[in-house]
Amino acid sequence: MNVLFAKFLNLNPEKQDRVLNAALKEFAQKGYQNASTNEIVKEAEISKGLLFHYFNNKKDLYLFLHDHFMDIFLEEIHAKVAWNEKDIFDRYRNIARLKFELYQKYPEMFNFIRAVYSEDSNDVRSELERRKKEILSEGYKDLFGDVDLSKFKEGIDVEKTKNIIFWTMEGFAYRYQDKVTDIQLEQINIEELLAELDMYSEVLRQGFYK
Amino acid sequence: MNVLFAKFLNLNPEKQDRVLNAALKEFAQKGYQNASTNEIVKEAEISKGLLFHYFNNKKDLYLFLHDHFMDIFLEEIHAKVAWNEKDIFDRYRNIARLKFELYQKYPEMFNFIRAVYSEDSNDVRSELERRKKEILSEGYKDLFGDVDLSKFKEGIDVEKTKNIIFWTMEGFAYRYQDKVTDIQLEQINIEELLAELDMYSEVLRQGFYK
DNA sequence: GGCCTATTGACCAGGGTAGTCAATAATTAA
DNA sequence: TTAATTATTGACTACCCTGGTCAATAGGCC
Repeated sequence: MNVLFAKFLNLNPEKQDRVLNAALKEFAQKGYQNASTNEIVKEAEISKGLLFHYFNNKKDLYLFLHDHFMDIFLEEIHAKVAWNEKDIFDRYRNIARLKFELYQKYPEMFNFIRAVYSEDSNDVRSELERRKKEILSEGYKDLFGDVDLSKFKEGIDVEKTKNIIFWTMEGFAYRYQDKVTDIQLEQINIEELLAELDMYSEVLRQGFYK
Repeated sequence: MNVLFAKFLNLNPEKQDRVLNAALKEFAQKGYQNASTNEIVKEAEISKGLLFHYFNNKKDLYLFLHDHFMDIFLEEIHAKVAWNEKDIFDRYRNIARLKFELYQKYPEMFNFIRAVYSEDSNDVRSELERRKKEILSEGYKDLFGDVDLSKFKEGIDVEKTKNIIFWTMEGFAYRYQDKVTDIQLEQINIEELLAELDMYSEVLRQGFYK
């Protein structure tokens, strides 16, 4: 158990998530410098003192969030992506399901991660630099490195086709982000979304597969 | 001539652009509330008083930026998009060139426009609401409404295919944003980018056209 | 009861805020 | 040339919000 943040990690999960989501949202929207701890405690419905009791200071809170959610993301990827499946669309389907599930629990998580990657505050940049390297090289690197290329049409530009598929998946996920949290019928909703994603995969398959 | 902002609009263009780019950047990055007029004047290298001499107050400056760049964007679209050209890829090519050119002159313009659409400050939201409606319904509406659908393969899901093309164009533009301003050989650079975009169009044509 | 931890929120010094205004510089008019 | 007008400066203000502290309280456990 991470002894540094043990006090926080021992909280009941509901309260933990309230704090995490509040902090995620504030940092994602405003970046490190402009994020306000006052806003975080208001949104999380805890007192000012308690936040600093858990996390010591703003910087430690920010870096904890970074590490915590990188861990969660990588763990999910390793656990739920079927690595024996070499079809690029099935691979993406796994990732999409995983992202939608995480998005339901932590709606600002991916916005936070994106914000981290363009964070330019001197207070945290060097510290982030150190941590990012390990993570990138470790887990996310070749999500698609071992994909079955023999399924593509002969003569096609495979790299560009992979980019087109990537942008389609990103575009789809981005456009339907809100739908995931809006409706409460969570599980059903995800399946519907994946069914629509499958239709996009089908269009792409017909265009680019043999 | 817009009499309200005549003092600003009569400035020499170089100084005007310095101010515009500084304001665009600050508002795009931080949103209306957290944007700092102090930062804007520092970046624009003008005095504090002068900014308020031109624009009266922060709110007026923000709304001026909105109107000004919406105007620029719509004018460019009407002037430089070849409306007689019904091929969707040629249509996108026109738009891409136009966006790259604008991006060179006002690097934060599209980030600003995107930020406007998710602005939630009460100080400006209602005012924005009024203005956005006109603009959307007027100009950008059917950029692709009259595109030649007969070129697509029989039996293909045209709506989804159009989305795939859209996401590819967006994804490409986003990935190569930085390249446009980095290098100084502007004109050549744009042509190179468009040539690469053409290669993506070619992949998509081969996949989705008859 | 006593002990320990969880939790509160008033409080602080410091810094940033939008906006002002008297003073100066530059330009134009006569 | 001078006078009038306009462009430009930046020190200044009153106010608000900041990250962080700490003495006080509440609650749970022995």
